[in-house]
Amino acid sequence: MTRQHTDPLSRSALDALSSDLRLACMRIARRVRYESTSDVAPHQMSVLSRLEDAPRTLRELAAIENVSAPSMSRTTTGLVERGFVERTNDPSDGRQVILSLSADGKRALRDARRRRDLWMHVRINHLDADEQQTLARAAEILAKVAAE
Amino acid sequence: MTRQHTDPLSRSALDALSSDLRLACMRIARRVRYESTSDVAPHQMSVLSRLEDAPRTLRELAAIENVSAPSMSRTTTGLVERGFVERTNDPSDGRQVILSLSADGKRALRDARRRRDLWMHVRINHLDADEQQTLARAAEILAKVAAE
DNA sequence: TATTGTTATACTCTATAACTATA
DNA sequence: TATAGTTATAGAGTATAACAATA
Repeated sequence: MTRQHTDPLSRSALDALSSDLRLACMRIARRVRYESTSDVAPHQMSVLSRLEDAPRTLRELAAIENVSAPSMSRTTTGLVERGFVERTNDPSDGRQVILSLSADGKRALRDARRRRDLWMHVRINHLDADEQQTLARAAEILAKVAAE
Repeated sequence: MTRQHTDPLSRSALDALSSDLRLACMRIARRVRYESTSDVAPHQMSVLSRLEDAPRTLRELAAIENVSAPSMSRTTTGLVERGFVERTNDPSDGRQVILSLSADGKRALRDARRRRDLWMHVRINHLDADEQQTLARAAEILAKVAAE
């Protein structure tokens, strides 16, 4: 790919881009959430994905998710009852509880992601090759922006 | 700008792009929502932006927002009490109520958007010109995707 | 005494069912 | 009788305060 000189965006173009891009991302997020409904609620899904990285104690989960300990207690109780999360006692500290993802939990997580990705896949499939290439480059930049 | 031939994305590249782009949009949406907090709750903001286009009856708003009439009644009552929305009787049908955006409502909407756009603006400002140009093209495509 | 997690209680947003007023 | 909107009541999810068990 030949690299060409690109002029920086004007102040007003930057304003418009911020607004347009922000709106598009929020609309897409809303539609993905709305149209790929799951029997696992969003806050439950979020906990499952946190447990995917590593088992956690309740306090850790509450802190990561910016939620109170009682709320997280309720959320994880529900997930344990549904078999998506396993609760084991910490052998080294009797106060703590280790929460981890069960096989069913991993499956639920994978299925939910598949449904969400499908929504986007269908729409990207309808774009032409140029547009797809632009989005491929944009996806990297947006990932950087989101992680910042 | 010279237009070049671009190859279509492979099946696996499309899969990865769907997933990456979906995730990036959802993360950005979450961070914008989380970091540009407002005293107007999200469901209230949403109603304000609906009323920006045109005044609406309660049933219309409920249908547009996919919410029950009693829920919308509560939401709009709150907005009327805060002076963001005006409630007038429909002269031609005594059962109906016309809800419209007040000057304060318009201001609240504008301020909230400004805060949200600012989040994105700061981040886009840090990108180089090439990346900005790519996002400018991507924004159009994403808007199309979101509207589809 | 400090910390982990749960229970008690309350507030918000959601819903459905019952009600009032108007067509 | 049907429709627009409100009120009554209940179900999630959130929070803070009070509690039990453990360190």
